[in-house]
Amino acid sequence: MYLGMMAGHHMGWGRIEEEGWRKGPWTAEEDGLLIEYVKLHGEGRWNSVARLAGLKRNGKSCRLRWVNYLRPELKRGQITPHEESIILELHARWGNRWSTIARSLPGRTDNEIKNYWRTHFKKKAKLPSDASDKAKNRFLRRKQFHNQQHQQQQQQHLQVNQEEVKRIMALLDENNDTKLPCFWPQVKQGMETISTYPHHTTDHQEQGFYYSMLNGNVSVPEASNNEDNFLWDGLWNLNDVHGNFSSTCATGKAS
DNA sequence: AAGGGTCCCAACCGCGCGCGC
DNA sequence: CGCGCGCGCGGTTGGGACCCT
Repeated sequence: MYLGMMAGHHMGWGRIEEEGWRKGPWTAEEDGLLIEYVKLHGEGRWNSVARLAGLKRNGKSCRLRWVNYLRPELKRGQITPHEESIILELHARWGNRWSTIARSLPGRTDNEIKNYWRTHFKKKAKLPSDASDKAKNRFLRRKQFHNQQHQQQQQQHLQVNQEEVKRIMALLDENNDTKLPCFWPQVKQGMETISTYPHHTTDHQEQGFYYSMLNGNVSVPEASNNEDNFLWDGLWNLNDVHGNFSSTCATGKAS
């Protein structure tokens, strides 16, 4: 589906470099060859691709194409508000460590996150207020349609999760041996609140936090000391208590 | 309507790290 | 030790799409 879409998109300026490597946009045929190669040989050994798959691309180009575009687990479509809040929080914590941030967003690539942040936040911070408002409005308009869809998804998600959240809280309350972070009461209260009024949170960050909790992507505060890290590690590993709770947290690459 | 500005994103580049020889 | 190789990362570029004046 997307193969054809992209193939036609930039066609025409693919070129051969002095070493004989092709550069520029990938064709559907090249994508097909690369997919076939990974099916047969798995990821890695990218410099063998040219020889084994008959591609006139260097290893670097192949790896990039696979990682950023062809991997089947990649998510398509706009960054959701939930993902956006995670990006902001993790960027505040880690800076431009895009691959690290990407590990907390399954299906998103470092390149995607980097591009997103650059376009939406880097410049925005410097803009004068009216221009900033314009940009914001434009952005919001663009996202409106997507947000509606996302909200529908969340509604479904939350309905499913409400029961699960209650079960988890009961489980955690029962289990006195479990190390809970010091702010667990507030977290619990937040979860109870969203269980009852899932769509009435107005504060963006708070909403992001609760979405994170429900999806298992816990937002991470600025780490000021080791104790903080320890506490967050405790919360991060809630999936030890309940397997489904953190199903989207930390991809295989991260571990 | 036009053209200049901005957004968006795929792809490239340079650098550094780890590893094996 | 040092060299080459493979790989991953962050920064940058280029060009089409879209928006604004």
